[in-house]
Amino acid sequence: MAASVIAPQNTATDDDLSDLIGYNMKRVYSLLQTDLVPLLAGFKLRAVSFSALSVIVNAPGVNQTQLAAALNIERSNLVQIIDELVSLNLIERKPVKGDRRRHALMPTPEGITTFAQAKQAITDQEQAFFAILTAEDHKSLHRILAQLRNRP
Amino acid sequence: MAASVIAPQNTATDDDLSDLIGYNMKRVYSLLQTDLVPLLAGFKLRAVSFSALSVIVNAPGVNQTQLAAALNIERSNLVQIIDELVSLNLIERKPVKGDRRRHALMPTPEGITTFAQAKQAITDQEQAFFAILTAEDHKSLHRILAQLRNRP
DNA sequence: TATTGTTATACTCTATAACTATA
DNA sequence: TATAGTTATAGAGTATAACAATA
Repeated sequence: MAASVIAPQNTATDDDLSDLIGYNMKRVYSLLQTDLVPLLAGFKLRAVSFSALSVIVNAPGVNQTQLAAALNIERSNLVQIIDELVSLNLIERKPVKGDRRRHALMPTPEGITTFAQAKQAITDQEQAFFAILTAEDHKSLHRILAQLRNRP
Repeated sequence: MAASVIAPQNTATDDDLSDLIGYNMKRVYSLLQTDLVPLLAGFKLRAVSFSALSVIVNAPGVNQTQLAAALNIERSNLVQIIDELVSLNLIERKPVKGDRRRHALMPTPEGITTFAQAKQAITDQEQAFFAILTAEDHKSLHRILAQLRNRP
């Protein structure tokens, strides 16, 4: 059959993909990222460095292997993230008693306050983002995602 | 103050980050991707090429600018995706009547059946993934994500 | 031998600018 | 002048392998 000439299509949507939860989640996550990236940039942080700072503030003395496991990222990729946080004076690498291979990652006072401020800012931004939901749907979304993320 | 030696921390979690819906969503989406990528690889597809195929099957004759807008991706990045689908014989670039700049993207018969099979496989996989939820929570998650993704 | 942190590297995804051909 | 498709390229993000120091 020879190549035919086609009349132009004037509508195109991704409606069929909306049947898939994963696709909807991708699009929503992308919207969230669009807000989050400039917010964290105001603290000179990226999403991944904010996450690392969170773990370090909540578990002072954690080492890089533990941190990589908690965040589900590669140890090798963590090196640069830790370097960033150190150069921002938000954390320090300290020697560990009894094992000279490890670094104990300790938040600085500035790291503790910066983390608190950034987390509050993200929380406020999420409140605004999810304000189109009913209070019940907002809570349900949080609960359901937490349940899925902690699946056995 | 001199650098002190720190006792090792034996626990480290991301519990504090679980307060944030965005972080939970990232982790859940990552789990979904882990399942999706090998599934689509069985069809020689990536997530983005599957998405493009979906729009083309549902709007035959769509051009690349329309498709990029529907998927929220750059036209420039779409070129390779279209090339992939063409080389898999799932779609064709056809001339458009009245505008020689545009390509009408048409699914082949193989493209139509491959899309149907891939979509069914993803749907089945999502059913399994979300089976730990109650039927009501499963529906709520879908509805809430669709609502957020279509926000004004 | 195994573990910790590190380096180097490659691969994917995405964003931007500039080009061509057509309108 | 503007639009559609394309090319080239650069920047993230991420994954893998291999290494030195230490256990």
